[in-house]
Amino acid sequence: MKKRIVKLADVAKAAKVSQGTASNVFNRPELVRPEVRERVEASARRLAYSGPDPKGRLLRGGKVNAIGIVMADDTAYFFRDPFARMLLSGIAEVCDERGAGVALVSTNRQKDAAWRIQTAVVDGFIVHCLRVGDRLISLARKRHLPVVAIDLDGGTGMSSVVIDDRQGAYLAARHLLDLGHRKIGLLSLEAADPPRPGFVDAERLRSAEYRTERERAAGYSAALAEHGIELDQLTIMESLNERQAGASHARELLAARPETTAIIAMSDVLALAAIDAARARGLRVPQDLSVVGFDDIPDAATADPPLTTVAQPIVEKGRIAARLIFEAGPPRTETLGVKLVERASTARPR
Amino acid sequence: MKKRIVKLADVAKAAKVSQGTASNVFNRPELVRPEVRERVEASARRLAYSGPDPKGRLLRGGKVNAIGIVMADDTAYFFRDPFARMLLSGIAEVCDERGAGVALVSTNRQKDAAWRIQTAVVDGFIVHCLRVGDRLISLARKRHLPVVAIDLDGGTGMSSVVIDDRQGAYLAARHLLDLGHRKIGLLSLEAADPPRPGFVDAERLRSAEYRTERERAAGYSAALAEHGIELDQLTIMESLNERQAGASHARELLAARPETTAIIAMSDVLALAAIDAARARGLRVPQDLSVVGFDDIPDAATADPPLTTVAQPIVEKGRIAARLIFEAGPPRTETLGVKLVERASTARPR
DNA sequence: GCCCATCGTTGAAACGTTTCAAAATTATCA
DNA sequence: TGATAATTTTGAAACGTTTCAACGATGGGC
Repeated sequence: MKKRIVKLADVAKAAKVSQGTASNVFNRPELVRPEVRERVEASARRLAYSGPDPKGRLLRGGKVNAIGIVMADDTAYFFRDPFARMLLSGIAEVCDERGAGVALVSTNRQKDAAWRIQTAVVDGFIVHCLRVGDRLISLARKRHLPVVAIDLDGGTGMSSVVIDDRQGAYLAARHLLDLGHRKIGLLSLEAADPPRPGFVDAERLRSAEYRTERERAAGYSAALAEHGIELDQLTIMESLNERQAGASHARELLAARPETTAIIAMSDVLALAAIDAARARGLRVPQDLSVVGFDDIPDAATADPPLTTVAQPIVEKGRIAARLIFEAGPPRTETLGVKLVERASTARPR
Repeated sequence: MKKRIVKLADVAKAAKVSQGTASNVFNRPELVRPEVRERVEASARRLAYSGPDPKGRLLRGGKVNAIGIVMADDTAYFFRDPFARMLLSGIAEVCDERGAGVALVSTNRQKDAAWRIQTAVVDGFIVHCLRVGDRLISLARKRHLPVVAIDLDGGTGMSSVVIDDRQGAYLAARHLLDLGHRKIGLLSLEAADPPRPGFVDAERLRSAEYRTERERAAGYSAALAEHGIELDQLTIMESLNERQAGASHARELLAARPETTAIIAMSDVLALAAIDAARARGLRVPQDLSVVGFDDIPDAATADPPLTTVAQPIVEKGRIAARLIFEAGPPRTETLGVKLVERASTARPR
């Protein structure tokens, strides 16, 4: 019992019209005489025709009408991580406007990452990831589709949207220094592949594989320099960007350097984790420990205490990335500004 | 300057092999002699071939390797709503296991909803939505692809996953009644299309278009009956499932019925909104007003006060829906259990 | 040196649609 | 009524791949 699939040609034959006319019935009904149209529709119903199969249309027509979002994590990360969610909201907004769909392309498993990108049925890619970004981008570019990188310099000939990471880092560090902090811990995102969670030296940051970390290293250094301090004098801890992992690393940092009076976290998730860790050690924030974050996710404002952080326009970043895909003009890099939002997680050291 | 796209045939010709062999180089390299393979790869590089185009492969082969998630909202809702996010996490988890992609199909704009579903390039659909669920489901089923409905009875011949809404509603109502509440307000989700935000009568709920509301009406009635009360004696307010909208409706309810001592909300989002509204009126929760929610989203536990609510296994629901798509066995309906989680938003009336 | 098995390669046939120039039909006007 | 214009319909050519039966070459065993 092989089940034959009903195709447009069958419907056309049954209605005694050419395939071209049958096609028009479904796509430009106004072009075909009502009488004929009804005959074709009747045949379609009788044969239980599923409607023109997108697979066929696709091959002929070209546009899929969907863009793929590539991240170096499992698909659930798209919904779990607050930063990713805001980014995606921005992207989704613009896609809705343009009537385009969104496909989530996860590449957590190195082995089939390439396959996933090569076979994704999309008209373009937005790539956001620290880890292995270069690899994913070059994979995506091989498809000869528009590609936009977020927070990554994609290389020549492609668009990207980034924030002024250097300035953001500078602001965060200067804020703590101005308050009088000198014993500062740095809770860093992953700086290169493979990740090296745990204590790392300043050099790893300065020559980081990823733009974000490199730029921020420069920003921190600039602020520190104004006070005659070297980046190497900070205690630097690299961590996965998850609350649990961050908290455990922050605990380790505080245990190793109990004299620390302030922590600079490279993301709000890590900053909140640092607050968790402080609390676990019986430290009050900000009286005993100041914490400054990065991103300004929604939770930052409602956290206890509300987080002082470097705000970046995450949703807008998503919107711009999506527009860059659709506009398909000459490649360009958009750099978005950041600003320090002072809330209650920082204070003068005691 | 028309730019010709390099296709497999071009590569084959350049390497002086048949197209079949060229295809094998990319898909089953082990079948072709290393020497030939290299020649083909060299040609591909020289011509800047993008690799086999998924569009072509798709038409020939069949499987897209992605499933579509249909909701009756804008795409950003997938990332904004906590319930949707958990559901999606569950779905995403299973898709990752199976190496399948996820496509988001939003159908907020009625006019192109049909088009979106008809042209989505996917192997199956998971449909979750209250509004116009039937219409979307029938559209999806026309594609002759596997379709799984969530929280909807999809009709004969298709799978669906639901929770025991009746029991959940019963538990919520009985909890408040047992505490001694009699003046109860009901903050309801939309019961039919078109939505009718504002005060509605019990009949709208009992004969609701959507399964969820119908079932819950039965559950509330059962609990109330045990105390000799009719559903009609509650004040019922229908609202959009968003925090802002809910808060304003809850305020209206409390203003119209200041004697209210408890609110049953049909979702945690609405319950949190009710707490906002109570606070705005200077009422303390739970001393002056008890609030019970539904869903047990993560925020419920950390809210102030922590929310008493009916917990449903949202992530698991997503997982099961996804498995039903992939397993493609005979259609069946999975019903998941619920349980009451007592926290601090409910107490005896004063 | 011949026959067989094995391994690589070929060529052509799908896959299901849309598009577009040209042909056929119908309407319009003098 | 005939010529012309407008509207519908047709037929065939893409679109870019994978698959598979069949064919050729190579090497082993006798």
